[in-house]
Amino acid sequence: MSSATPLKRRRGRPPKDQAGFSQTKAELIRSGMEVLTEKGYSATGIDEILRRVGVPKGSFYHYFKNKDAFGSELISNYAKFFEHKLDRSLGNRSLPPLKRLSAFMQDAIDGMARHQFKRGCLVGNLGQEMGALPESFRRQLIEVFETWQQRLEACLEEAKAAGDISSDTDCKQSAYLFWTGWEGAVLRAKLERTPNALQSYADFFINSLK
Amino acid sequence: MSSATPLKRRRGRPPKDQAGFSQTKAELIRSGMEVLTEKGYSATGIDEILRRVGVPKGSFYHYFKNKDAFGSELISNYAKFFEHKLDRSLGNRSLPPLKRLSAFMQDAIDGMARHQFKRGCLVGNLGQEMGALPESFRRQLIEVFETWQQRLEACLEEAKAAGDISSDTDCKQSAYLFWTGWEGAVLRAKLERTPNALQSYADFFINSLK
DNA sequence: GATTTTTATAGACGATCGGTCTAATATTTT
DNA sequence: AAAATATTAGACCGATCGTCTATAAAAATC
Repeated sequence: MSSATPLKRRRGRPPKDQAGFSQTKAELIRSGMEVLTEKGYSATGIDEILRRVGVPKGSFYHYFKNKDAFGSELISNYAKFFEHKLDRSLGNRSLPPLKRLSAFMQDAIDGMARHQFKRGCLVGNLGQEMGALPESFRRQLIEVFETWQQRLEACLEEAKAAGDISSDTDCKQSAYLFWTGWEGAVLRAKLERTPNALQSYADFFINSLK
Repeated sequence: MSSATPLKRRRGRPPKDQAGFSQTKAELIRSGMEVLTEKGYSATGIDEILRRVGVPKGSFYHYFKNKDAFGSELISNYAKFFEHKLDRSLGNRSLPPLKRLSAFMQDAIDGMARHQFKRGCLVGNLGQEMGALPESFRRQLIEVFETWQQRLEACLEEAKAAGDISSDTDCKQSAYLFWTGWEGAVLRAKLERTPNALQSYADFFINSLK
């Protein structure tokens, strides 16, 4: 909970110490991420995002052209964050490939648990909402999936090379399937507010590789 | 497309032929189903649902207490519709169990294709939106999943009895996993506007049973 | 068959909220 | 000190939700 900061904001041009970095913008992005992963895009008003961090509307429209542009930045931000996470986990050479995947999933489960399974995946949320979203989001979201898929594909190739999974596994296809099903599991975990779907899917997928 | 019906509606008490059945109410539900499977709950306004079928607001609030009650009825309606569909397909004794499942999936793929993959699954859509929905929807949605799961579980048990799948398969667990992953595939098909995710998942799941 | 009751349509209305835009303010730059 | 720039402040407009009253037409009642 990072609610209502009653902090009085200084108006006017800020001191020139922090080059290019804006505290306020960062707060808006974090706040937006929290709300959107929980409620999605359409159901979330800008006011709510602002209220949480005590930022007035003017600031929002200073940093972002409009809600759509904000959403787009959130996706980029989320993608970058996740990419690093995947590089660290799935690319962690100190663990055998499949263990890395299991560790990633367990990590995600713990993460969702920390928020009582109320927050889902931004990409999944927006994907489902596509019908009501600006068309430009589509390519962006598809590309995020592709990036994730590549990371996993590489990891699975390592597993194959190590003989941990069948040599005739189509790693690309498996990686594609993984993320497809994973999003389903996240959705259901959110609905049921339990780790069950995630846990089951984790076991299932790992098993399907053998 | 069942857009703007300029049809002039008869006011007043309707003729007493149709016991309990209301044409208007049915139209509202169908219209709502179309829009909600495409855009979700929060992104959809009542006005849009009404405009599509040329029904004035007064009628809406005559048939439904409010938007939430309407949404709840939509879920029930969808659940009932789907239940019958599952009974027909998964319970079709003239086909071997696994073929029934494949047929069901192919049918769903065709269905989504007919709408250019713009419409998803109502349950999946609302599930993802839970964070912004009335809490009462949660139980309703969970129960729908359970119903679907039971239907599939029974079908898988038949497959097991027939020796089509391994005798140590946990059919309940498999059925749970199926729907979890399936929702993920529907989501992704909607995002990518192609049958690819559905097709891949169909093959994958069937294969995982053997 | 005239009156009352019931069922349904019609749409105006107010409150609220989301998104945009202009004004005000405080720093930097010149 | 003046001009330019970066940021905050919040007024404003339009849309949306849900209510409420008026109207209409059929059924029920007597």
